[in-house]
Amino acid sequence: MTRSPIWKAIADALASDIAGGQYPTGSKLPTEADLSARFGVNRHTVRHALSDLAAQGLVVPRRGAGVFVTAPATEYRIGRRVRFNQNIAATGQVPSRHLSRLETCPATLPEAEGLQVPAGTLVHVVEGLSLADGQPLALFRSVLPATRFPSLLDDLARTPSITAAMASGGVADYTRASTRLTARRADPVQALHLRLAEGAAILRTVAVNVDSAGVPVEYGTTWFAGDRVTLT
Amino acid sequence: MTRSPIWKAIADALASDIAGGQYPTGSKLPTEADLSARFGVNRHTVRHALSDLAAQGLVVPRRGAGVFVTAPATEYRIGRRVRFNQNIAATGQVPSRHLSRLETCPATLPEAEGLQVPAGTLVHVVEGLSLADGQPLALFRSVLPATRFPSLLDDLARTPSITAAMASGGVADYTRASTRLTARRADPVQALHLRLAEGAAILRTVAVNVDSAGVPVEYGTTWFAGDRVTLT
DNA sequence: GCATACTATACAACTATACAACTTCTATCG
DNA sequence: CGATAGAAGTTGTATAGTTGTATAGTATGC
Repeated sequence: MTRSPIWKAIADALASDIAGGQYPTGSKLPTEADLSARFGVNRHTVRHALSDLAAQGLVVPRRGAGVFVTAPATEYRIGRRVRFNQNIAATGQVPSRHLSRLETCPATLPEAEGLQVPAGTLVHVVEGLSLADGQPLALFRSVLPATRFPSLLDDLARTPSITAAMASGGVADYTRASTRLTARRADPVQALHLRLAEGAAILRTVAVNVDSAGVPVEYGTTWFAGDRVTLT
Repeated sequence: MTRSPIWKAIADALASDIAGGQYPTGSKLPTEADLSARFGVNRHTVRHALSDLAAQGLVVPRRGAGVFVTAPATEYRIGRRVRFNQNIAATGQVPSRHLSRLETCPATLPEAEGLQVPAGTLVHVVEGLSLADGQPLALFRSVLPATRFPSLLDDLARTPSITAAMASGGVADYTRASTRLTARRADPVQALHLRLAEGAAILRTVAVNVDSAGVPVEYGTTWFAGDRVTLT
């Protein structure tokens, strides 16, 4: 009679280790091979325990890298405000950003249409990850005309705030001219960045921001992790 | 097994970037290190994706230099009256030429046969590279009888057009008398010049051009980058 | 017999790190 | 001014480690 299967006992032991601070948030657990040696069981039994912890949201495995302790999942409310940092800070969370792509290249057709420039015009492409309390919240992709913001990439290399970089480019204020909102399924790369399961639901917003004269200055797309945010 | 491996998703993303014109033909992709940061994966995973693109013929890597986008297939007509510049210009691309060898030396046996002159007759040997929109398209080697075109090398030193040089030598018009077409694999030197992967497919044409009286005036060999042209 | 829990083995996919080979740029020297 | 040497940057290759998945086998209890 297996009232308490071995894998469940192992999962409980690891969970209490995590709760006790033995494995802090963000740290890597011992490898499956190490754990199977420590508990004297087969690797698959350890994997069963780990997948249970992953289902609880306590850990996140990354193939080839290891199993990592996650921050406790909380929901973030995103409101009407246009500025991401203000939005998060207003809820008492610590916002941060990580830029993964800074390039200047010809605009694609939809980008050119959104910015109302000829196709193939040089634009800055900025991609990155927005986090709240270190937890990935959203992927973003921002496209801006290169001629209007000559030093944008340099500015962004110093501080990853698009608003600040646009301000130093002479656009002190901008407003959202249009927004489209659709639900999608995460592709493998997005899932990797947002630490979601492949195919998980994500919310995509496509927005065009204009300066005070009504001229488009930014074509932005944002993908939110669907189960971590509530848009209001 | 994951339905869509990460490397495949990355390859697709880059391929669509190339197709969308974000990375134009001949341009250099971001470095593998940059791409691995952008996609949040290890460099080897990016390399896997890039090697997939290279197998498709979309990009060509050059050690120490970068990964370059290759030209889309350009159509090349082969007929009795073939002029390289006209052919390329007809497709809307800008033709250019680069000569790498201008010499006068005794004819080899096949050359002498092709030109119907005694073996060892002095001939001009012209070798070089043909480009379309700056992208290497073909290597060529042209052999012409020296006695018939005394000033050919001087003319070519000024303008790299064989047709023009032959015209100033008194041959206003010429037509193709025979063509042989074979498929080869690029050797390292050819691959370097044509910016192909070593061993890539190469189309070799061997042609004999004759003047209006039917006398052979040029024995030409051309090696086309197999995946950049479609011969019709 | 049959389902459950665990074991055993193998391979695929991705990560991490290091170094070799090659290109490109730059500064220095003559 | 030109040539050379060196540094920095980029792709190529090798090795080892880690998680993901598939298949098959062995007890055990019902």
